[in-house]
Amino acid sequence: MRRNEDVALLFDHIAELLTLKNENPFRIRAYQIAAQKIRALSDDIEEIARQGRLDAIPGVGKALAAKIQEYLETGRLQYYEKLKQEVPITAADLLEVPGIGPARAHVLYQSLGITTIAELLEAAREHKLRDLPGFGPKVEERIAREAGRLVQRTRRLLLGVALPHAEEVISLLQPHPAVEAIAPAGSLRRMKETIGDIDILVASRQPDVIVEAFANLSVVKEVLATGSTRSSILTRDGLQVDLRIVAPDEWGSALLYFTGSKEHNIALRGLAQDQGWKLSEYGLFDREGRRLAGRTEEEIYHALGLDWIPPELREDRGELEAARERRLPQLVELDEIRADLHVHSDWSDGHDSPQRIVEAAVTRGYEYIAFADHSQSLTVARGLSPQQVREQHRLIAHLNERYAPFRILHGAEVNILPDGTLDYPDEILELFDLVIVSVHSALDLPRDRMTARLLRAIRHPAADILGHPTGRLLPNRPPYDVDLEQILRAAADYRVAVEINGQPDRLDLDDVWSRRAIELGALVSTNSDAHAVRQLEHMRYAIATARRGWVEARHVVNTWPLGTMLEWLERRLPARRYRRSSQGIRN
DNA sequence: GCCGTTTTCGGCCCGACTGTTTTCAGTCG
Repeated sequence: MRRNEDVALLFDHIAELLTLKNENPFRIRAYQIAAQKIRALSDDIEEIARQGRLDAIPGVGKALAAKIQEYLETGRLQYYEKLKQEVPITAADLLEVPGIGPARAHVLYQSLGITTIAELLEAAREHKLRDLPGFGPKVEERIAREAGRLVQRTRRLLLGVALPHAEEVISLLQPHPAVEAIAPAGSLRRMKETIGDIDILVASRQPDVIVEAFANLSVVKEVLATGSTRSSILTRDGLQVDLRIVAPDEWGSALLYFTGSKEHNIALRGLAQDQGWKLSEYGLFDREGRRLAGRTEEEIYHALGLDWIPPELREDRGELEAARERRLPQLVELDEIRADLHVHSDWSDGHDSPQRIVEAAVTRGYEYIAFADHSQSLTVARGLSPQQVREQHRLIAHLNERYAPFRILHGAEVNILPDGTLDYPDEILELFDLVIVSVHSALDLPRDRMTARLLRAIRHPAADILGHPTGRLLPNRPPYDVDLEQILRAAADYRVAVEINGQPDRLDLDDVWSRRAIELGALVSTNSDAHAVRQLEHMRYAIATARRGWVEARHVVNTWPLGTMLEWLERRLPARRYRRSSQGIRN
């Protein structure tokens, strides 16, 4: 799996360099499409190359197949090396500046030798741009402004930050009598892990009234821009929200269009085109210009011979083919979740008492829960000593009497030590009903040692769930170096579930690896990793990530009824079965 | 550079907007 991403990245870079050379845009697109298709492959590209089937990959023809072959065999690509000498790869940054596309970037590099945003900013301020072909005073001014903003750019928002804000704005605007429909759009509706802009779409016959109402919402700090059917505001929390208003008749086509992804839309338009039809944000039209669909998304998908595709899947990663063949996944839903298996209490680094957490879990409609406080070596998080574990065990038995039939499982988030052993002796590990094994230290081990470390932990008979399997923290801490493919295979073999952790800065596994996990037959567990009652809410982000990974309820252990869960927990530790009968728990 | 019940050339997603132009190219979403 690892080289797939290398090849995809190589093609993305080639596309950027060709863009800067102002090459044929369709040739550039060919590289971009190939990169995307290679990313979406579930098979190892090296294996495909060995079988001589590279040109069977959609978007890869003879020329690209040869380039992939050369790159895989030699680790280099002559064509790319040559391109890099013609145009420095840093110049690709210029394309990020709004107002600069292929043509202007090319002119900037060719005539002024500009290759960085800093150089661009300087040149704009010295008025060196206005006389270039295709530029003028207005463009120069805009570039200076946008480049300046980019230099001190605010990062993309985490889904867990953007979504609550969007929902607040929507809840304020929704009751307005002129609003006929309202929904988030863009990457937010697709539930991507990070969001560029918060986009909200409204259907209304009175756009001017909506624009006015939007500007006067209580959360608005500043109106940034306004027009007849659109408006941008800055909220008191400093987030930008863009609103667009469309006619109710065009709601479906507009929602489809503004939800994206761009790649999904392009593919969809291709399907329309195959019929001689035309799809735009205004609707689906036949060759005489008659409107075939547009009021709802369902109408449009159906007219194109497709099942309606949930927004989380709209990335052109095979969802269109699946929709045509009526084999879209039945994506897991939040209300199918019966338990949260990863919750911290104030015994370790959580903020709330076990009682409060249990009551909140009952309120959320869960049937059971597992506490997963930290283990002894994680002193910064007040990890529990063996003595405390025994005390907690007694407390949980007591809570189970009090809250029956709600069931509290005594779990733990046990550190995987650098050598792959677990952070408690076996007699303590056997006390737990459920054990999450996680890495919290020595994150920079070399790949082979990190892989061996995780494999050893998975093989331990007490291990039930591999917690946040890659250790990444958005946006700054990358995943640790590990052969995840091998880890997921082992997890499938030992029936250890891999976690989809719902903390907004983790979402770990991510969508792509979640999909790979279920392809390999692994079970997953969606968890909040809550450190306070309020954060039980993070389950929704775990579910969103799972859905983006094509995960169905049958893959998710915490959709299971308690009885099934207990059977699974007993699979390698019969001691747990003994405990179930001694506590008089029935299914 | 890819692709093909409009197959080996001539297409390749669509429409709006802006500013630079003198009829339209470039950019964006």
